[in-house]
Amino acid sequence: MPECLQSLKQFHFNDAEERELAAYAKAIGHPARVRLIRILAGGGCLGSDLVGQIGLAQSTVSEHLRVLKEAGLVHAEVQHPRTCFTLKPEALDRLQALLVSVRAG
Amino acid sequence: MPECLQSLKQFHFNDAEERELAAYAKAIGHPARVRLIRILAGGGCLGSDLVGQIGLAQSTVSEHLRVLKEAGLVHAEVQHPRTCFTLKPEALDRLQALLVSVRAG
DNA sequence: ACTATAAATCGTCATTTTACGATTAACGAT
DNA sequence: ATCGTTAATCGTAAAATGACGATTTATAGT
Repeated sequence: MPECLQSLKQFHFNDAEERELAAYAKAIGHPARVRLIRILAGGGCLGSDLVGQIGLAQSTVSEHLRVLKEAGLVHAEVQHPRTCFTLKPEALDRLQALLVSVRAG
Repeated sequence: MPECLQSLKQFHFNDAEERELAAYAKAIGHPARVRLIRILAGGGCLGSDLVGQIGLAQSTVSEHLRVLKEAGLVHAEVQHPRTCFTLKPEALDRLQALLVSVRAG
C-alpha cells in the first residue's frame, strides 16, 4: 500500500540538469553503444578495430560513435587516415552524479 | 596523445547485461521521464497530479509512464479510477551497478 | 441504472532513429 | 601524381518515438 499523498510540494525543477541527464542516458540507450563504451573503457581504440568487434557495418558504427561524441562521452583524435577513440571518464562521472541527484532531489 | 594500442584482447561481452543497461538508459533518455522519476523520488503520486506537474497531455504522460513501467523503473497500483505510481529504487540501484561495471569491465 | 472521474488505449501524424551500401575526403607512402 | 587505407558523409528505407485529441474502460457514488 504505497501512500500517494505526496504533499503537492513545489518542486524546484532543474531543467538544464534534467535535460543533461536525459541526453547522456539517451546516448547510452542502445546496446551497440553500450558495447562501444565497454570496449573503450579498456583503453583507446581505432575505429577499424571497433568495427571488427561490434559486427555492424562501418557506416553504422561510425554513426554510433558520432552519437557518443556528440553526447560528450567519447573523444576522437584524428591521425589520418586513422582515428583514435577514447572514453571521457569525466562524462561518466557526471552521469553517475546526475543519477544520484535525481534520486535525492 | 592517447595510445590506441589496446591489445586486441578478447572481450567477454555480456550481451544480457549490455542490453539491460541500454534498456534502462533508453527509458530514462527523455526529459519528461527524468522529471517523472524526479517527482516520484519524493514519494508515490497519482497520475492526475503527475499530468499537472509535467505540462503535457494526459495521454502523453500516460505513455511516458508506460515506458517507465515497461523498463521496470516504476510501479503502478490501480485503485480505480485512480492509479498510484511509485518508483522502484532497486531498479535504479541496478542501473547504477551496471554503470559501474561497464566501466570496470 | 446512471453519473462522474481517472487512466489507458486508439488513431493519426511528424520526426527521429537505425541500418545499410556507395561515395567522398584526407592523408601517407610509393 | 597515384594508390591505399580509414573514417565520415550521403542517400535511402524501415521502424520506432513522441505528441495530440478522441474514445474507451473501469470503478465508486448517488
